[in-house]
Amino acid sequence: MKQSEAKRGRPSKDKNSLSAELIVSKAKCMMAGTGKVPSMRAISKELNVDPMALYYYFKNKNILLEGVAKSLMSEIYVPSGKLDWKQELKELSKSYLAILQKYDGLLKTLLSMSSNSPADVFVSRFNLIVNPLKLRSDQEKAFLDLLVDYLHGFSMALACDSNGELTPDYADNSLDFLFKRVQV
Amino acid sequence: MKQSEAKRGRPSKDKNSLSAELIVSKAKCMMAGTGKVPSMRAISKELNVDPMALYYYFKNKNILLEGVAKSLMSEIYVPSGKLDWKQELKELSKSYLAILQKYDGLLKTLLSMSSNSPADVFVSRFNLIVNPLKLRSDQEKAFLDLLVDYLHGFSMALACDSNGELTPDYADNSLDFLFKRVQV
DNA sequence: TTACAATATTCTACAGCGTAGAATAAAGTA
DNA sequence: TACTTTATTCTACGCTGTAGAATATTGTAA
Repeated sequence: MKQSEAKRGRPSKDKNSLSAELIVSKAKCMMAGTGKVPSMRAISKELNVDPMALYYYFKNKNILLEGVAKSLMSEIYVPSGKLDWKQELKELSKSYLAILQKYDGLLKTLLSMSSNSPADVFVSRFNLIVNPLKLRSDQEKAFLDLLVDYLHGFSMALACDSNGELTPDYADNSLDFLFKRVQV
Repeated sequence: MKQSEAKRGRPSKDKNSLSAELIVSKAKCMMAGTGKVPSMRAISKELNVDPMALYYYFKNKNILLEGVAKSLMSEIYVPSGKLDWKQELKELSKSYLAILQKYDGLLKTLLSMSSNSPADVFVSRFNLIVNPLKLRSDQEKAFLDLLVDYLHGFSMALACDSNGELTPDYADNSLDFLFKRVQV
């Protein structure tokens, strides 16, 4: 019943056929619920396709996950320009945290990716918000690193908290503590 | 050649026999080089023992890794009490970072553990150092969380940096930035 | 139209993983 | 001496990522 009921070879033309986008979107959707990275077999099953079909579109699983990571960029907060810099930065941080929580398993992928990652998008938005503060560039860098790595660490804590006691709002205190002290 | 050359059943009494400590120490030693968590099979092979032998001492792999984590506590910096609090805290942070780098794969285990983890040790040493500052307790908490999660995030970045460009010293700027701003 | 190449898929298989469950043999105890 | 406990090995299962080959359809050049 499992095999030899699907035809081998190139499928006859079909508008609703497989594609990199479809695979990525299915993988995203599967992660969104659990936060866990699904297996190639699990993804392929959801798509009613042989596991190896995915490898036509992605060299390996890691590349597929990078595809997922790239497609998350649009979910990151866009500064409105109307709020106080602290509020803007908090929105940005919280939205980044929400993404990291939703797709927890992607953090390593994110950090290992060469470019175009959500992390990069976060950085450029950070610069936009923080630019008016006229910080010395080395201080801006230190601030950014502190914030980004804090958020990554916090999201790991979120992911590892099995009791479900921790929520993204727990970051508020530390973020306030930090933001209050940035300017001299 | 592989199997059926080792005797089954309880081994004849031997001083150099297996033990939880021996397993943990071998696992630690294997991690120290690569930072990666070895497989149960790999550990057992190094110990010239059947993989399932490990399960006599540890319910599962996770418990074994918790054992490794617990045994790392002694490697964490003990405040000398002679240095400036900023220097003490930096020593503590750097030593914690060094451990996290050495045993990168343990971060998840650490965060998931219920207690007695190196994280706890870090916290109590932190309190010791920071107590004289007489911070409001909510601020102390915010500071601690910020620092710990930053260090966790930074250590992930270290672990994911395949180019080897990143070193623990990169944390200095952000740590200085933070420490300088703690007091009001 | 007829080959042939390119494309897109399935199938088979492998080596690795954690580990459940049973078999086994030595040590300790009654 | 018989029985129980302890410490080990063996076998096996279901999972993982994925290499390599077979296969069938589509697109293209003769």
